Amino acid sequence: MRADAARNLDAVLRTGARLLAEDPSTSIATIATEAGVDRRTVYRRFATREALLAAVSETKLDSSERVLDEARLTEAPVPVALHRYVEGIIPVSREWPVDTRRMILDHPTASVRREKLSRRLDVFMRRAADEGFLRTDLPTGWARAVLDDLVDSAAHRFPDLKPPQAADLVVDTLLTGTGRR
Amino acid sequence: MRADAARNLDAVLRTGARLLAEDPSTSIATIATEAGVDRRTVYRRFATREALLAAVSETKLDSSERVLDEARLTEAPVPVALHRYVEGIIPVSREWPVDTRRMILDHPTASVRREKLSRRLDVFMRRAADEGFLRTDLPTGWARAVLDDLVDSAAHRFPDLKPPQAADLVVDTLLTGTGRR
DNA sequence: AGCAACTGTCACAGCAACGTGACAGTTGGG
DNA sequence: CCCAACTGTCACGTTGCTGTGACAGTTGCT
Repeated sequence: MRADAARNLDAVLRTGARLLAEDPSTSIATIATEAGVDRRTVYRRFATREALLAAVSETKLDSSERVLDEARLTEAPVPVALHRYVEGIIPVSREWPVDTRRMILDHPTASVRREKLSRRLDVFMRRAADEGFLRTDLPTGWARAVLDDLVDSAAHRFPDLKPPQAADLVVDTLLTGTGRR
Repeated sequence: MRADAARNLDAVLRTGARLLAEDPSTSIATIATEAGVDRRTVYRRFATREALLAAVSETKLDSSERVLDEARLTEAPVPVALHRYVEGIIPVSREWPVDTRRMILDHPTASVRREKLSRRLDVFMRRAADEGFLRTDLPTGWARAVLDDLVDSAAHRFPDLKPPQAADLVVDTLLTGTGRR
């Protein structure tokens, strides 16, 4: 692929992610224009609208997978892995603000990838519980749900927080809450 | 308004809220069919698609307002008001799962109502902080964001939790987190 | 410099949803 | 029971988005 083509492709994917996050029904034409590219160029790369959505999702999944790998969720000590995961996933969530769940409802391979990532986090949270870092009197999956929420809030409702500070905040809140003791 | 008309209107609003939450671009025809009503009937009540979205939002705002009133956020003791708010807002969030923020982006009056509700909660959270129930070393608005997230998760990711139990869980998590101490 | 890759543009057909008009038929409530 | 309110249906024009064909022009790369 030629350099300019790669640049355009990247612009389309990023712009698409941004606009589709704001409005999931954004037209291809709008995305193309905003990306500084003709509508036709998008269609040359992506046969259909679905293909574009899938490509955006897959790109986000690529980044997410890398973060999970580098966090070493199964080997590193729980607090270290947790902190590293959050610090890594927050920029990903900001660069690719789309909800991959809705985006690829009927796209088998991408959905499977998404599921696998989710499972890895579930396993990690179970390990955290087993090793005594989490309360055991809460519903299964609750801590995981809270983690997802905190990451999302830190990423998008507090866009000025740098990833390391955001990670501190998320981990601290997850473990000890926001109440004064 | 005749009784059957009221029933139909209610069905359209509720069905609309449900389908639009799943897919914000659901067509009027789909909503009508699913509500057991002809497409034309919807158009008789709502001049435009926007009007329907606005009506759904306003209905949700009505319920939310009632919950805020009954929680007595400015008078009742903080823990009582907080618990009562969460217990009341969870059924509302389940019955009207739409995101009013996205739904009424350019609808002045509804947006203003939404803002006012949000402010009331902000004020309450500030009181909670002033009275020593919340940590003061966290970014402004963080506890509020966490509260919103927890309510949302309890309402939709744990649909089997009864409102009182959900409220216990949310308040407990908000104040003391999910970590073992 | 020159080839291959890439892009912009005019044009077109198809489709799905929106919103409206008119009218006959049904249903609720006094 | 009967009027008024309400609904379903056939039909229609409009709009905006999707996806494609062909072709001339530009740009990266060797």
